Amino acid sequence: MTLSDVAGHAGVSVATASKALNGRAEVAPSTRERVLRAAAELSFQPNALAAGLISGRTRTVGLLTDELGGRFAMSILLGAENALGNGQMSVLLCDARGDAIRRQHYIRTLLARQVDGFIVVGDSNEVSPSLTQQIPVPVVYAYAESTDPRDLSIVADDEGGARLAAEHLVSHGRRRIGHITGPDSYRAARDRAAGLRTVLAEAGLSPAGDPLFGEWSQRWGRHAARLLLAARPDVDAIFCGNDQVAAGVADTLRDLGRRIPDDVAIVGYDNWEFFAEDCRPPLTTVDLNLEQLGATAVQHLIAALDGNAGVGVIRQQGRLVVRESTGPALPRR
Amino acid sequence: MTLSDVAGHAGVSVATASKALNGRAEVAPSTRERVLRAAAELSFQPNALAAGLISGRTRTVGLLTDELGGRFAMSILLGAENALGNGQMSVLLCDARGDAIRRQHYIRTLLARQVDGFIVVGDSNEVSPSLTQQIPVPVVYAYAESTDPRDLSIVADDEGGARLAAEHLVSHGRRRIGHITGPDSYRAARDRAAGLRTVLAEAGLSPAGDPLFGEWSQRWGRHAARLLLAARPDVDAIFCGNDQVAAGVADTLRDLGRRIPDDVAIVGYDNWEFFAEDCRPPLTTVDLNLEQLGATAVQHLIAALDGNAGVGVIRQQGRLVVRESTGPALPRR
DNA sequence: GTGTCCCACGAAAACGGTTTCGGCAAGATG
DNA sequence: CATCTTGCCGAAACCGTTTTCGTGGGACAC
Repeated sequence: MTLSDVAGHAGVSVATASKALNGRAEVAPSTRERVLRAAAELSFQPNALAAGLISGRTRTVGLLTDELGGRFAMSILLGAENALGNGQMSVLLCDARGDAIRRQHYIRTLLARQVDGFIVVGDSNEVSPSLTQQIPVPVVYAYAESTDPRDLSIVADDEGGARLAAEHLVSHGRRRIGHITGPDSYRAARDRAAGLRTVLAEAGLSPAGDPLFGEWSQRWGRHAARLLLAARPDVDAIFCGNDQVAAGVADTLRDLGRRIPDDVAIVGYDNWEFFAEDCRPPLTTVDLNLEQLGATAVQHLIAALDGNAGVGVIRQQGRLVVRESTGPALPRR
Repeated sequence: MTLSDVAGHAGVSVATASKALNGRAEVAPSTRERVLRAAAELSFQPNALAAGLISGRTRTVGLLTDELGGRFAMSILLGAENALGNGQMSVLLCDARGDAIRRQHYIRTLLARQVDGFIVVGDSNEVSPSLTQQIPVPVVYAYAESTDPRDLSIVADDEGGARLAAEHLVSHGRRRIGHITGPDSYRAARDRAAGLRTVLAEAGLSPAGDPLFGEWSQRWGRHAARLLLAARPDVDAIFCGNDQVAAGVADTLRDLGRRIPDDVAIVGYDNWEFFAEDCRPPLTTVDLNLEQLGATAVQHLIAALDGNAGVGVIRQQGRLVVRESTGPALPRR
């Protein structure tokens, strides 16, 4: 099932067969047709390896992740895989599991396989060490920001997403807005808090208490909601750092007899549909657009392969998904 | 950075360099050392493509999935990727998204890339059409059962997992056990119901009502729990078809003032930790061992590559994870 | 009829490795 | 000293494809 078989079957040389199959101009239409027919009859599979070996492009990229099992890598991978497939490229997947030795090993492996480029997927939108010096092919960082500003990083715009959420609450007449979120060791938590703060300042509102930093769990949401309600019983909206926290907050509000959204509106973050849609009531939340982020990373990688490498940090915008937990706008009082 | 560079630098022929780097016997230790040193100095990366091209093994397998975004594919992928990495192999990832045309396209692509074998990952442990005729290399089906009994399929043992759960409840003194689960169009739902039925029959118990088939959601769990409690107020345990349903059931029980596990014990299924651990109380549940399933698939694929192809259906056992929702054994009455 | 041009095609080189095979030298054996 | 064995090494073939370049012939103009 090699090219010479096809050539023999079609009565031409391998050179001609190669040109015919690759759509090059210097071959007569009748001959081309004969070759194509022969290839079809023999169900010939061109050997992409040899092709890549010669032309230098394997049409393969390595995707290096730290925590594939996490919540976010999956969606990015999905978007990237799709975008690559559309560009007739394939993805070699490697999960370093946060282990530097594994990462080194995988970088070597992927380079040995002659990948055309790398996508390094982070797990928390944080700053992460640049690997570019060790890698002689283009690299794009996704959901992570490389320490080296000469690298290209695509990150989620947490601050912008938080502004979407906050503006939604403010425009719906909420005035006393609390914030319950994850650990302040996470940049995502800090950025989201900052986005909220900015919007409140612009609207001339003061936040209902300091942001409550804790952990990214339903349990913390339940606990923190009690704290917040005790300190600020008049709170009329809670912006939560993610959907799990929001689900916990909703639990507590229900337990304490507050109606959602009538008394208190809730906004989550991440649009993790299992939580957001199944929450009581379904959560208004911010979608990170991670699939799009993966696709964007691929686009820029392909551009880099063509010699148009980008530089700096690109922020992928989020998208507000409105469900019932914020309800209609309150009447002006 | 090619082999001839290394050879030149070491003052030997490419042939000798090749043998030295590949650890073949017919090269003097001193020469080998010289070559290795040269390779290190030039930081030579052997070109795995050319190697594969010649020896016929690319040490790459294609992983074809239908629904990568789903709950289950991820874990299987994780286990498979890890097992392949340990065997110095890499995985090319393709997500057909349930589209037959995409699937065909990806099969062609993967074959063109000369993968050594395929792992076809299903999304629901169901029977799924055999692709083996179109694929001239070994294929293993994971979390799906091929229609062709001559293929090798690795599936989750849903009936066995349900037995684990049911035996746990029975041995803890529960006697009136209800079942709320997903659509009966899912084999997983039917198998799990069957496992429960078997155990109850063996223990001489009759089920608390017919299994309630619905959907795999928290919402359905909440609704069905009301139905079940209305029909069988004396129920003392509910085995749920998955953890989302269980979380919904727990919601309703709490709303109706039943204590978990004192009045009613709950067992879930899937060990989806976000739900199971964050539930009130944390859920006893059955872990599908999907990572192990992925690893098992890889093992069998590697065996098939060595000419020891297996046949038939292998059931991957589940594992009971005991948390608080089933509590200690009830005192005998 | 002759000269020119262009087009289709094929021979051959290249790519980066592995593998086969032959040769050479050193040591063992008679 | 002659012969045989053994161990190392390199020349060359090979893999399947692309690409370059040369060639032959047909078409067209004059």
